[in-house]
Amino acid sequence: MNVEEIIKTDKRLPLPKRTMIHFALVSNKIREAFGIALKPYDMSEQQFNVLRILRGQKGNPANLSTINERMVTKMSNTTRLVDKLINKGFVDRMVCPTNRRKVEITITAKGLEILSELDTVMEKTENQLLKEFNQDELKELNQLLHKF
Amino acid sequence: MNVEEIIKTDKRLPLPKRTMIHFALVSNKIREAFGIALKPYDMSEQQFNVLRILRGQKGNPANLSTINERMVTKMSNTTRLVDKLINKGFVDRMVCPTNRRKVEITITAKGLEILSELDTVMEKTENQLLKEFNQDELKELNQLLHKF
DNA sequence: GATATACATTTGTATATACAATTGTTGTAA
DNA sequence: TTACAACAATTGTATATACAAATGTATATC
Repeated sequence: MNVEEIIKTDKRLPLPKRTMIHFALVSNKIREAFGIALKPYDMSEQQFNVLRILRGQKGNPANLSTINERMVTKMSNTTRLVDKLINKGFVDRMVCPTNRRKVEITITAKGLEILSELDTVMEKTENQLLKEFNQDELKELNQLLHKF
Repeated sequence: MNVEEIIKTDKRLPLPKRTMIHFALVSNKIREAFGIALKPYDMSEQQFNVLRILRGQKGNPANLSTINERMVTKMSNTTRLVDKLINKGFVDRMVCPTNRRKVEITITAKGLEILSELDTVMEKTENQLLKEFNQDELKELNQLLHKF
């Protein structure tokens, strides 16, 4: 991925600006790759993220606030995101009987099933994106990301 | 920025997955910071990007394809993006006299003016985001990003 | 026990973006 | 010259997301 080539500029970019642009380009590339991987399943990255969170609950139901606080990319509207997963039968929602302010959201068997398929697909995409990196470079990258 | 803390997980994430999540989190942070910086000017990152591209033309008009191919984040609809800039008086659009399929888009004096303000704001944001990095680390980061 | 406050979720609305279809224009080959 | 393919821009439409307001419920305070 060469910055100057992609944005068709011949200028020398100052290093901080170059870093920001570089970052945005890589970020777009990653999002695009995951988007394409998920598309055949009619699933967005956000929806996938919610399913993973619910599986991580290991049977315990989650409420919307919990889901939201664990999401990688926080959405302002988790209700509608969950709605879509319910429509597809991947998730169940129950109003909590003791506290009706809360809802209990759980992943269904069908949800777990699709998720295990998606895991494979996503991991493949991940490996493809990271194929030029060795273990040490990944560590180094994580250390640098930590500085943000 | 600590990954596990932010997404409230206590699991040990495998390094490639951790890298992807880390990346997404940083990317969100950056977008948010630029978004906030631009908000008082009622300007999106995309609109800002278009203005910068037009200034880079140094007086020469650009058409939509050119703008699109130089944008950091490609949009499927540059027409409407430019429309908004026209409404604000930052940009002019003229149908090209020699080839009526094309339009010529130029930045106005008012556009250049706001852009120079924005430059300051954006650079400040950039520096804030990168304040923990020294020159060598930035180079290192760029080298790693190059591997994507 | 009535009232106020905080909280969790839902709903409404505006804007952004992706994708597909359409319009208008040019260049080219029969 | 006409018919057609290629192209640039625009328009239409569906979906995604951000932000604000509304709804319903529980808890605290008097």
